[in-house]
Amino acid sequence: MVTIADVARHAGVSSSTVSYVLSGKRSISEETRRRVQISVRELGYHPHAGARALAARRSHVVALMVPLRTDVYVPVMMEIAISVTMAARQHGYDVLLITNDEGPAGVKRIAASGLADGVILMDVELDDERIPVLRAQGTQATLIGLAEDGRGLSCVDHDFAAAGAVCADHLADLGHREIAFIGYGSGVYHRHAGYAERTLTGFRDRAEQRGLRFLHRSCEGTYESTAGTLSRVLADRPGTTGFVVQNEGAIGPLLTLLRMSGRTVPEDASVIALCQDQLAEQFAPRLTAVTGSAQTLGRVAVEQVMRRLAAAGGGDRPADERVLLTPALTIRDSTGPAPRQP
Amino acid sequence: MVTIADVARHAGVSSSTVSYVLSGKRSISEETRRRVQISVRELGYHPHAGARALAARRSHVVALMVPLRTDVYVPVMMEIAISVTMAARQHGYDVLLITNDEGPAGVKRIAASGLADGVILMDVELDDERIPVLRAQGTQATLIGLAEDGRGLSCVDHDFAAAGAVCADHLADLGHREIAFIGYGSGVYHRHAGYAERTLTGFRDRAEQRGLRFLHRSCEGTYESTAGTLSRVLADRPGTTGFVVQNEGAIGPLLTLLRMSGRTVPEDASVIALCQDQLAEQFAPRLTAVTGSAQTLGRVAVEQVMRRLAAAGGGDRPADERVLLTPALTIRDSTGPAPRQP
DNA sequence: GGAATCTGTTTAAGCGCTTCGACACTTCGA
DNA sequence: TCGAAGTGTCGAAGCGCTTAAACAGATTCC
Repeated sequence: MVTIADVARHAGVSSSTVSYVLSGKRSISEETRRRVQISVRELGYHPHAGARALAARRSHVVALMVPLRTDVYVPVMMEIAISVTMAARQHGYDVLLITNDEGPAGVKRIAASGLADGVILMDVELDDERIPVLRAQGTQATLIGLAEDGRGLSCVDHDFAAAGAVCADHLADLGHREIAFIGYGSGVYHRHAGYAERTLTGFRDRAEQRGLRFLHRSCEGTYESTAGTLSRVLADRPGTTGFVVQNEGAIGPLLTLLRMSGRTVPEDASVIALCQDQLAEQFAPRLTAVTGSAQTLGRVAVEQVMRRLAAAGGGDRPADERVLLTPALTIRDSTGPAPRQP
Repeated sequence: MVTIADVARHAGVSSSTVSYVLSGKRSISEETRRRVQISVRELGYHPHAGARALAARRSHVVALMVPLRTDVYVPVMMEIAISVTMAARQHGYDVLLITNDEGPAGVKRIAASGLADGVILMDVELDDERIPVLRAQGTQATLIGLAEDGRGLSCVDHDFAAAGAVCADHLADLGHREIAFIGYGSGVYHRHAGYAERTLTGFRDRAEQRGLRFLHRSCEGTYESTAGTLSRVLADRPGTTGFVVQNEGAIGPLLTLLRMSGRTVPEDASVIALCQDQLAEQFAPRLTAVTGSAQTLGRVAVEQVMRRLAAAGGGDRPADERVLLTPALTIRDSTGPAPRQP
């Protein structure tokens, strides 16, 4: 193993000088800096992470706590995890993966052991048990999602309410008057998952404002479930011409079922999805969709933690940021003007 | 912060005694052990990870290098990542997430800095640049996938060849004689992704053995691409009655297109998918599928690294394991006897 | 009965790094 | 010309832990 002492010897300086060259915390002459940098490169030196964490009381690691659930669209979680990792690297940080099943004890373990300097929490519940632990430990944290009491934390999320509202607006603008909102399975609503409730609320408020009649139906995302949901919708409200789909699993079945029921998209029925663009592009017709960027979400979360860490390191009280990312509407081929009344 | 010295003082012993109680590396009287354990609990002590790594030359972290690509089915990656994390925890290890874009330099960084004791590599290419780095650093590693030269490493993967063969067998058993294999996009084959090639080879060999006529077509997984692929297949081989689908994105479109072409599944055409059970259950009809367990894959990878680490720690040369997990065929409603010749 | 052995505990030496304070030297202002 | 201020480097302490070696006391054996 190559140590800082090896580099110092090779460059003919003391090890503290090497440390200062690497950290930039003291001015170093151009010539010394260069010599040290050459030695670092030639010897392939990487500082020992543990030693650094011990001496500097900073591990340069952030923990990312991911949910085990699979009722949320999993690729999005992965995309967030990857963008968090890449963004963290840009700040010289690495990412430790923790699963949600460790719960508050896991958060405590990571914070108390100094394994991570900061924590990013996904799948946050409104009244999450991990938050008090974080506060007690004085660990810098960012939530992806919103919590009831966000004091001492930053958070970032998609503006799901705005996403719901955009769906209502788009369909209203096209002249649709009766809309069905195909949501997630009922379990998701029962545990008060923020994203599901906020989307629905945003949609509902705007729909009422725009004078739309609408129906919300939960749906598990299988073919059978979607078939059941659709037939109930059409029985209850035969005049329905607009569909908002939040459950990704229901999209394919819904398109198939509409076709089978003799409805052409978008001539007879318009479908707008709340999903990633990549997915929206896969269907025929390509779907009009409202999308938030998972990448941005991850990046912003990292930046928030980094700002908190910088403030705390500089002796300041970190600011509690609260960011909602505005989703984008991409109009494709699955929405069109409402059909004339038959 | 609570240190080992605090615990020692609280329990009225020396700090080395605390250390030995925690590690179990020396015999300790029952009474002392209990006192120490109580103190640990009361003070909420967690050893400082950096200090431990520094002194013991073990970080108790494994790095997991994940691909950025999204042409592979992403939920599977996430499932592997989660099962790796949970399995590692059972061994007292944490998981550091590294993205593939860091390449060989990333592996070197992690190994040289002592951030991780072992590495698990996903999305391994046959002749992967990271492998020599791993060997040079003497880092214990496991591949998820197979490499050309696996000396000094363990590896684990699904037995894709067997999966391909099972598909051929199942369709042959049902009396199908003309089969189409709908693969991944051509990019996947061009970069010689092991899973794609091995599945195809396994299928091809068994198909020839069983006297099947077959066609392999690559497919991007969008509706358009699937439509193009299917129409070419039906033009070239109108007698095709069996379909093997590897690209998850193509499944939905394929089912829709078959229905639109007047073919009923499974009466007129049988479809067998290479995908997760969860996905297979979502379609109508529910799909016969050949599935490997992503969870097992992650767990085995962790166990392999742990065995290597234990051997290396005990001064032995770790054994290079090479495990292929046998996939399972689940027969559902999308395959049936070949139709009588028209 | 005293040496040899075993058991349970402590002492102390690091592990590789950061960082404070000291130091040597240069530059500047009065 | 001298003291003050600034610049670049070094020495050494110490971060919290592990572990080899030493040690004290109880047991065993010849």
